[in-house]
Amino acid sequence: MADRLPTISDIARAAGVSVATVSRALRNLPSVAPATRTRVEAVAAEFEYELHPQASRLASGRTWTVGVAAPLFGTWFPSRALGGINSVLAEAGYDLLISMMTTPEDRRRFLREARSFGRRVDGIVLIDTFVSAEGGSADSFFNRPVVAVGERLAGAGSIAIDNRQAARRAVEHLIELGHERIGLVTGPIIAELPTPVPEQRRLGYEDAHRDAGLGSDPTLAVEGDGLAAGGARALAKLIARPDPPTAVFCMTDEMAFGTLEAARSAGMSVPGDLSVIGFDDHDLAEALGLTTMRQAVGEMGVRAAEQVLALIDGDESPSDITWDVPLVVRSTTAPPG
Amino acid sequence: MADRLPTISDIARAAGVSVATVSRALRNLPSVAPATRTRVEAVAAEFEYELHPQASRLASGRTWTVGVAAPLFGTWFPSRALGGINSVLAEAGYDLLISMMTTPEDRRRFLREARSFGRRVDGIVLIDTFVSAEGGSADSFFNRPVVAVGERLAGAGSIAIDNRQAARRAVEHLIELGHERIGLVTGPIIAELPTPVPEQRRLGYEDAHRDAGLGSDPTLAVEGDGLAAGGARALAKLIARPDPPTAVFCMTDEMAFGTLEAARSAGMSVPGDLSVIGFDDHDLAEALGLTTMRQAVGEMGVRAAEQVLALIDGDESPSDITWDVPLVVRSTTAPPG
DNA sequence: TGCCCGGCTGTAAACGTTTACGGAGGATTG
DNA sequence: CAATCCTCCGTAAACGTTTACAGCCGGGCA
Repeated sequence: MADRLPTISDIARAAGVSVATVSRALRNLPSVAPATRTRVEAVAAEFEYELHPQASRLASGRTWTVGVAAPLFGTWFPSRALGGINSVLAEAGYDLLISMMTTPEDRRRFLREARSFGRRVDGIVLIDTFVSAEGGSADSFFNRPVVAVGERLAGAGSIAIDNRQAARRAVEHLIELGHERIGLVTGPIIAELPTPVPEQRRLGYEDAHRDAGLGSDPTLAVEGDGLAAGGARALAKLIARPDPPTAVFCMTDEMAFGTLEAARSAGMSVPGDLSVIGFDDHDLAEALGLTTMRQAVGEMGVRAAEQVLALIDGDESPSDITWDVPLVVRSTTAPPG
Repeated sequence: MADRLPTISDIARAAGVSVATVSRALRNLPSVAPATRTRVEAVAAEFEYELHPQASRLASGRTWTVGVAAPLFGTWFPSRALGGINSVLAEAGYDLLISMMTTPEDRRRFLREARSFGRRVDGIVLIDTFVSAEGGSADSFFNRPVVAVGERLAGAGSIAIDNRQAARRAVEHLIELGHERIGLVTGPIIAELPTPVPEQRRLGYEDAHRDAGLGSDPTLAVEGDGLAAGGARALAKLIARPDPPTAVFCMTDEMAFGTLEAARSAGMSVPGDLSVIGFDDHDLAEALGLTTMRQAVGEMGVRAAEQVLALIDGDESPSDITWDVPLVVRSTTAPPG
């Protein structure tokens, strides 16, 4: 006997019906008699029959797969988003195909092969991919429904935050506490990938100053590299000034972690000598007591996955969603000493 | 005109050859005349022809896909491993299908549907999945080549570290510095999933004490939850003792981060009043100056992917690899004050 | 009784590749 | 020159589903 896996015709033969009926019965289509359905199901169970995915996909044209593209899956943001996406897809019985872009070269390759990627999935979620800069609509790239998280994209749904507004709120918090000299630690949200995000957050920083009638000193803005080490270096520069700031807004939590560490090893107390606020609500922010702006990344992922499934089923059209970014006050901010 | 995508027969017709020849030419098989090959390639390029993946997979029986299963992709370890795996697979032209287990229920579902998962991939990488406890060999579960990272698994290749030996080395470092009362912060390496890892690391802790002729006081071992918050709580308990330890070994870096924070907010200086050593070399460990044991997760992922590809091609048999875990001394450990 | 309709099922043609097999024709060998 | 071999290519049968279409059968209705 062959230890070949059972096919649909094996089931059909054993159940005494045609393959068409087996196919219909097992997919719970109407127009199959209850008695027939139970018999087919019994035989299928006995044979431990399972659909051959590739055959089914070829015949039906559906892949039951959603593709997710993101830069640097090793980092916090995309990993968390992926978690949210996964939970929705698993529930809906979809497979999850990922394409990861770690280098600019990876990113070019992905865009070059976008159409090919589209052919193996029913829908696509793009995380912080910033393809809008490439011009053209999402459809023309992938030929599939697309939902972008982190940017607006023509022809696609999107889930994003208002970076400018959220940054303004962060700085307002410091101003409300009484700070007047506020450092800004800038940096890419994704290492080595230029995005419009830092500029938006910088504008929010300036908005808050202007609204409060404070002048903003451009030399208080220092470049970090987006990571903790950069945050530490940036703080070193700021406190070397004759007139160091009493508070610092870091564009990412990771940089804030470095800033905190650097402040402490320089003998400063936080928030006594220096207030620090971050942006993201990274996994470690709570344990380290970091005041920050919360990006509910997991939930954004969930919503993105739900939308892409709706787009696939064709019962929704692409929508742009702006996610709220609440201020989370912890123990790294206080009035100036 | 149909805006149907071109199929192989369109190419065949336009190039004046049979579909078989097109198929052979485009896959660079031998036994096609150079002139024919270039003509076919030219026509394919002109038509922007691309293989229909599902059709190809059905006919060939190869999916050109590797499946990766891991708990909690949002966390550091599996994300980094995935990065390494992805780089190898992208290079080799394989798709990456992921299955994520966030809850014990997810894990049961995955194991129940293991065979079905196996059918849609050519090979599988398991990250910290600990299926060995289920009994049975990897083959019998998935019916596909498997490489496990983080555990040994019958019938599969594996990439793992010697947790006991590495933990012993960590504690030896503290003992060499002169510490005699060393706290142990325990906890699962994956939240809520019981694994043999913590026990191994505990044994290493005890080994180091025994080798040094030190008695180990079991009350110096305090339960954390595997995360930063647990590390903070554990430290609070340790320093509340009449005879607090002068150094602490945390089973994970995340717990160590919490421990560091708790020590500082309790007014202790690190490493002046307390030495702390972690385990993992988490992304943030360097910036925070944490002394730790380095798990080169990305490289382990790379090796796992390489091995699974070799197993798929059948030109290697499963091997068990033990990865080295070097001590990385930074600034949280020093001789007792 | 004759007709129609609806529920159920089977037949067979897709879906777009890969590949076993065989054959034509030119080159090589004895 | 005949026999053999090799290179290249086409034919056609898979691969295992889904689905359009047609048909059968029994019941309701005029």
